[in-house]
Amino acid sequence: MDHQRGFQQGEHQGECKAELALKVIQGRWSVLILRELVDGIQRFSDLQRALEGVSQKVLTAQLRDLEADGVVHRTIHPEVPPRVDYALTDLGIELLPVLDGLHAWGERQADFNAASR
Amino acid sequence: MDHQRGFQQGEHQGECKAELALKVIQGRWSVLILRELVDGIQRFSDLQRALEGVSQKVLTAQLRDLEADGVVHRTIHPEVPPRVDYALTDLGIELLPVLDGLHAWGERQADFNAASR
DNA sequence: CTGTATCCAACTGGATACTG
DNA sequence: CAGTATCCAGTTGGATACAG
Repeated sequence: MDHQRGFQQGEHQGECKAELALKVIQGRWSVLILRELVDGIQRFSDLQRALEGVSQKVLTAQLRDLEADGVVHRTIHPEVPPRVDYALTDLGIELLPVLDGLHAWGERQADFNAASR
Repeated sequence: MDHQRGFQQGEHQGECKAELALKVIQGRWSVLILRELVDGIQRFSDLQRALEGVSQKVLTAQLRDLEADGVVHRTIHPEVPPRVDYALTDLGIELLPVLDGLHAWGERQADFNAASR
């Protein structure tokens, strides 16, 4: 085995940056939001339409969390009616390959699930 | 932007394998358990000692989940007193690079957190 | 249009005690 | 040693109504 770097580092004292990353994308809609934003800037209402089933309160909360984590940028246009749009930050863009990795592994895991029936 | 493959695929209809992968490693202790198992087979009591703060009930539950997800293998030795040990499956080993990716991104995210104070 | 404010049900994890 | 069984508190997300 040669995975001697990365999340296994240190004395296994509980502190692990992989967990930090997980906290960021743990939300029920976080990954889905990020996926929508890959296509570019989206307005609040665009996201709400794309993410069928999300309520205003929850969508707002998840976007605020992602913003606080530096993954998403929020722009308020001072107009009437108000317009707000969301975009990935550089940090958010750097997250995309990681999500690709999760996705790829998820496909293999799905195969396992299918096989174990 | 050239991230046109992976978790962004499809018509964004909500079904996403990255979320499936996340479900597997979402547990409070899942990543920590996996990290312990990188070093090789571990007994239940080894894990409980390494993961300071986990209760028997919760550790059992998380291990059962990881086993059901095909990430961990459980071996019962029919002895008295009982001995049970846990190891990564092939699928579990394939998860390690993904966790490395999360870890690496987590470090950059930590930098952001540090900078935004 | 883009939120906030309440209330609430479900789920997760923790404390503790007991068992084969 | 390696669990199970209860009970319980905190958090998350959803339904709904209201507001700038």
